Amino acid sequence: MSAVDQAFHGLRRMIADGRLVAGQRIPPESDLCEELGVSRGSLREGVRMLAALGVIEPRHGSGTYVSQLRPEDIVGSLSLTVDLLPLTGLLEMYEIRRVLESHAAAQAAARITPESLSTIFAYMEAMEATEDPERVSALDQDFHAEIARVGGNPTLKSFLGVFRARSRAYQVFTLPEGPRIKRSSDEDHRAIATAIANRDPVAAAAAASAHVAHTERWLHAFLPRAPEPDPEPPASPESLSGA
Amino acid sequence: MSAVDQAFHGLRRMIADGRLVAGQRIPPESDLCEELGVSRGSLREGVRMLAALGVIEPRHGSGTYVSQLRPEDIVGSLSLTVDLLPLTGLLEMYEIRRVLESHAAAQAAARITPESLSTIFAYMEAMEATEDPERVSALDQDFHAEIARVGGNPTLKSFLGVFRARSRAYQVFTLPEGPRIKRSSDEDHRAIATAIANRDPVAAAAAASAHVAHTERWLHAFLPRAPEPDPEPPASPESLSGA
DNA sequence: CCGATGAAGTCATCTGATGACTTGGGAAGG
DNA sequence: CCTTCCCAAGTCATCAGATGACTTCATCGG
Repeated sequence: MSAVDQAFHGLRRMIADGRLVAGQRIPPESDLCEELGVSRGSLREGVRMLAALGVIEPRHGSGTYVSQLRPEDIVGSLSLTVDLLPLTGLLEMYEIRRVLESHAAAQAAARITPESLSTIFAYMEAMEATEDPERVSALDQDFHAEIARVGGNPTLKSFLGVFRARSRAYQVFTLPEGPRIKRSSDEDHRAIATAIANRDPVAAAAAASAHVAHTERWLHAFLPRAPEPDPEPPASPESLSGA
Repeated sequence: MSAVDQAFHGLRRMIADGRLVAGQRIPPESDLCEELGVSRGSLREGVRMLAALGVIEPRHGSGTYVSQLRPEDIVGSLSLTVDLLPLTGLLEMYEIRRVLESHAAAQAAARITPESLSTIFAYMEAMEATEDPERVSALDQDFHAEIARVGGNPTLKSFLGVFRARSRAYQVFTLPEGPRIKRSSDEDHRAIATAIANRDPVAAAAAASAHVAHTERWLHAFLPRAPEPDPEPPASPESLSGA
């Protein structure tokens, strides 16, 4: 076992065993070096690894603290890596996104409040009223984030946010078919919002699933040379019957 | 921006921009230090951060290489952190697990081959025939992994594997109600396997969803003091109709 | 042709020193 | 007594230098 691994797993063990709890300041570097039997350099590399994973947070001048270990934060650390996936890899994750976005929409339909509903409609109508790609992107983010929030699972909201952040980078609205895509996207959003307003989880799930499938198809335009393959039909078995 | 951040984001940028591609060896430490304007120590900390996230892989004596950037590997890096979540946080993720396990089972039902089917039944029957917690855990892992494999999405398989690895740590079969839980689990597995054998995605999804919900309930026994709250009905809207 | 050897390249680790930042207590003033 | 300011201790951040360990590959001898 390398020195860095010793430091990494040693610290990880301390947290797993409950010796260090969420929010607590961990012992200073010099103490940990002695206990774990590694030099400061190796210890710091191990600390950085845990920090990259969102488990601990060094604060200059103050100390290093165990994070709150909230699942939404842990999932959020994926945003640093999802951006690096090749597009083909990203599209492989879209099957997962489709299922989860669908679920979140269904949950939102079941739990929607009047306040959230008007917020959602406001975002949607603002989106319909503009063509500025930048603004559309921002509103799209707000629209879906609010739906995910209403869905009630912060971890799921965070997870879906990671996907959208990556997808936004592609700026599909600047494609030649941009305007057509924009109209189609607007229709999808209205279908989702309407289903939620009707408190119809099944319709909401179906609309969200279709929306993601559309996005997936548009992103194929950015693939090097792949004229819309269709290995994964947008309407999968359980989506057909269940969403 | 700190020196470590400079190193981390500098390297990340090189990969995002395509200057470093999957599988490629990155320049030696000394070159990168000069280019990024940081010392070796800081550079190495940045490298370790990317390594923890599964983006690059240092090899002693040979060099540091960009990983294959497969989404299943990236998702797999979550296994290092999911183990550290408090049980309450883990249970929050179970809503996600339930939806995805359900989806994987449905996909498996649609795509099952005779060979995989007999493998799945073999695992199931072996599980039914033993009471050894260790062996049951291993077979449970194999059973679900094979279903996820047949589902056809490696990323989803990896993601579900992360959850199961954590859940196994709890050894529910050693509880006082262990034998009862074991029988219930056996029944769940048979329901899933039968639905897949019948090529019935809807039934498979429903059975898988129920199975995860059961696991969720059993894990509540390990909570400090929470007598089975039920904020999230096992049969959520779209699960009822859609799965 | 093949295996052993050695040198070069690269990462791994340790040590020591200095700088930057945060924190908390104490002194000064109100 | 309370508030404000300041400083000293504690802690992380960074750099520089040196040595060790491991891999790789070309070279040499059989």
